[in-house]
Amino acid sequence: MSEPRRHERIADELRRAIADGRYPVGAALPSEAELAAAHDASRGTVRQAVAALLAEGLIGSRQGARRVVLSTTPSQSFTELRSFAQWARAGGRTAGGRVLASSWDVAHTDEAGLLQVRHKDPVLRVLRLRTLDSEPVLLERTVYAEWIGSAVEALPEDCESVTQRLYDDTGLVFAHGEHHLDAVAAGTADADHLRLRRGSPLLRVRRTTTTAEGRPVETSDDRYRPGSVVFTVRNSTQTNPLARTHA
Amino acid sequence: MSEPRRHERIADELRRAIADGRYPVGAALPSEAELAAAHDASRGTVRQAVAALLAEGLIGSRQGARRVVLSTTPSQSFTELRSFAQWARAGGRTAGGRVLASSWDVAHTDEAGLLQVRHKDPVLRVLRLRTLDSEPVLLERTVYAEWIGSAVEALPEDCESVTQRLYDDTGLVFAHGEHHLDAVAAGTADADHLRLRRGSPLLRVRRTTTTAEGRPVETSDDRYRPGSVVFTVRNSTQTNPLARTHA
DNA sequence: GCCCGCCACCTGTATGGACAAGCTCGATTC
DNA sequence: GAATCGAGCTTGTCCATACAGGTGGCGGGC
Repeated sequence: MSEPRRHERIADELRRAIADGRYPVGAALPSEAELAAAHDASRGTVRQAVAALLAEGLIGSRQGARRVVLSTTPSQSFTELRSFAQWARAGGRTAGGRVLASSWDVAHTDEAGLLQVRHKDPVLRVLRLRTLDSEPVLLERTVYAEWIGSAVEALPEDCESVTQRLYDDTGLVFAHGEHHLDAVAAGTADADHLRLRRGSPLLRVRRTTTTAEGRPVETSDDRYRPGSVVFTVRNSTQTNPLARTHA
Repeated sequence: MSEPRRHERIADELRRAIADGRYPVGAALPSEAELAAAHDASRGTVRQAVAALLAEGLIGSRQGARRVVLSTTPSQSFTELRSFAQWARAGGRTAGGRVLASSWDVAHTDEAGLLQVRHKDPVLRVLRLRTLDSEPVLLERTVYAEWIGSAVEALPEDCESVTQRLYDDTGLVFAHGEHHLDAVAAGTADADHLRLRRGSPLLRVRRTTTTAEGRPVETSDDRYRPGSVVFTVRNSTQTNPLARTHA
């Protein structure tokens, strides 16, 4: 089961070596020439491989100096991030979920902009509670665009992985996402479903997900019960995916 | 004042075109061949340019299809993210800051790990309040490693940009960062300095910053007053800088 | 009118070569 | 002993080329 793509093979090999501790934090990686010789590849292919680790924030790179290991904790794939169920499974936990409410409505002004539809176009609103090992940790208020809404509505109420089911049923893949993170106080509904007091701090993640072609699929307001989940971002002068914006 | 590096010139040109609305969300970018001809560059150089926009999450790319614009809002440089003062200035606001407390202490177990020093090695603890247009928005509890601590201690109490001063004084550059985001309730001190009630929700960002060589400089617990600041991350199946982890 | 297959176009992967720019470290010098 | 210089190594940039693999649209066949 060898990888077909050479640069991915090299990248995987390096990722494994870093995770295994063969290159601890602060250690220097082999030079491009050495890696090229070891894998019988050209320098360009090796550069493509290390560029992937660079984007993940695992290593740092400066002209003239060997690449340095910055972190040994692996990062997640987008799929794992997008799918609550897949993420839970990867961590050895069991995810649950239940639809609390679901109804068609018209798009609000801001939602219309996020979903790239006209104001007052029909949208499907779904309120979903997610559990981790039977404990409620996340309340999702998701708004789906009309063209995918009917497929979402057809899903069973206790569907574990919406992502997976939508892919199986319609071939839809979530390819891109934009996430806005801040903190809010729990409202009455939040407190009720997440089993905490009104006014308790919640981590709010407002996100919009689109297909590979850039077509918006859903926009969601996710509220995480504190203490159960932490979001992590690695960045550097070379690649910076994180931005701080005025509210 | 033309850019020396070709691929950066091309990337900047595309970024501007996207920001200006010449390529709205959903629009297709010119093909690599067209861009190469327009800029009199090779295809490899063009690919290097679009790879940058891909990492920023501005565009999406699939084999066989033209690249598509996903977002038109520009992302920030790492420097702007790291420096509260520079970020505020870029947004047309004025940043203030005041050191509330500063003292040498011994490293706690977890801090020793983050700063890559021995347990009970000396560290400098600084409590700093940051303001935006004279309003308190952020309380920083920063721990500096011994080797940089003395330089930090020498800074004036109301130093606007610590990042800038440290660079001017010692040539130190913050090159990499790891950020963990979650929500917590305001403690007594938090509530006092940020002028809100105890128990109010705060966005907590625990971060560790290192030099270009990977040497940890500081680790910090930053608490943002809600409503003033939002963190944004863009990601995709191609590049995913964001990770969700168990607390 | 609808479906399907073909084909031009476009991006992904990989190679090989050349030069520029920056870092490290040892040797030389003061 | 400390500062300086330089050679060699390493990464950054750029080019030209070749082929594989996926997309999308056009046109022919049913």
